[in-house]
Amino acid sequence: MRAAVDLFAEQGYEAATVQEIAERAGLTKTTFFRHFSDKREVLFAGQETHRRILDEAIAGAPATATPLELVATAIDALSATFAEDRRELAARLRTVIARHNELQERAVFKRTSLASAMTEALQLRGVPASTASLAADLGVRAFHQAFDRWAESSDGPPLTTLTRQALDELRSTIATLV
Amino acid sequence: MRAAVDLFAEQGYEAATVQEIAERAGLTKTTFFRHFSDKREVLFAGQETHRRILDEAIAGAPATATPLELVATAIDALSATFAEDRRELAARLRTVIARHNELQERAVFKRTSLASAMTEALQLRGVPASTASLAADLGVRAFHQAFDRWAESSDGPPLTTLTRQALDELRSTIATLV
DNA sequence: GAATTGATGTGACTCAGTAACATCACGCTA
DNA sequence: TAGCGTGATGTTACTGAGTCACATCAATTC
Repeated sequence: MRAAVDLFAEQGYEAATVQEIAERAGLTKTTFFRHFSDKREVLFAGQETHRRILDEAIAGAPATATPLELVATAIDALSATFAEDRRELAARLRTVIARHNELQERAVFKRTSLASAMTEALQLRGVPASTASLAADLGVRAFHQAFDRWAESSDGPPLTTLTRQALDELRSTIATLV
Repeated sequence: MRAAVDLFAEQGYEAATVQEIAERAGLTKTTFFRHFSDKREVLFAGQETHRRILDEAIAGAPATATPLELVATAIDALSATFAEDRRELAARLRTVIARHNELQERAVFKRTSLASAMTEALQLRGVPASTASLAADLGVRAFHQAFDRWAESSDGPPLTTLTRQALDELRSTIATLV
């Protein structure tokens, strides 16, 4: 993955071939595709882990929690897995993705998948489908916003702080909307 | 596009080659790619038109409109462009997309693009960025939900009715969330 | 020390997507 | 009417993503 981010940053996404990426990592094209289902996926691996974290956090939350509290717990748990030493890589990743439509497409899709996962988990906790889906979307949106801010500056507050902030902001924005 | 939908429905998305699609339409592969930037795009063309409709509706709404009213106007205008005779094709399209991840990915991306377009248009009307983005998302979500219902049954209410319903439902769901 | 297993390499293949050049149908003008 | 330009299409050849069958190799196990 580091090889890919570097090459994409140097030459652009299209110009870098899978073979080059694999070679820089000391492997071959075939092995690359054994680990990543396609060229873009190398930047987005680990999705199943995120899904599981969200799932478990929601399943394990206190019975009295409201939907938004469940969501807050979930993205809190997810944020906690991003240690400070991943910040720089995250920033480079963000830059590369921002430059290429195909990568943004995958990024958006991954976000949607996370939202679906949360929606399901919320429904298992008895939250009605429409509420669950909206709450999940808000959560993913908050996380994404916070993640961006986190990656942007190398010495700002930790991700968990930003995530909670973002969710609070969203909550108050919503209030002005209705 | 009809050739593509048919072939995808018959053989699945991966199994149908671009050459086959083009041939069924009485053309060649090269010509296909002159009209659609890639294989998936054949199912999603017309996006720029939708974008323009949303833009114009928002720009042309009365000065007193609230953000959600602006959004309602926009998706109303968009819905009005879907005549009843497109219902059946829409339904087949939906089925094909539902069966293939790659197509869902593109679909999600297109939805996000529409949301961005609306967000920009709302900001031009003075709506603050965070509010605009949330409102736009709600609009796209309402439209998508309505579109699904519309395509599902061949003799239900027209799309515009469903769109307005969906947006109303969303609004009340939000209220329960805060 | 042979057998098993999992990860990797090799080579050949299909198909998406690009590019250069040729052709054809058309409307316009001399 | 002949000739010209233009836009859409066809032809051919190419690159690179992604798949597949088969070979290799190292570590583990019995």
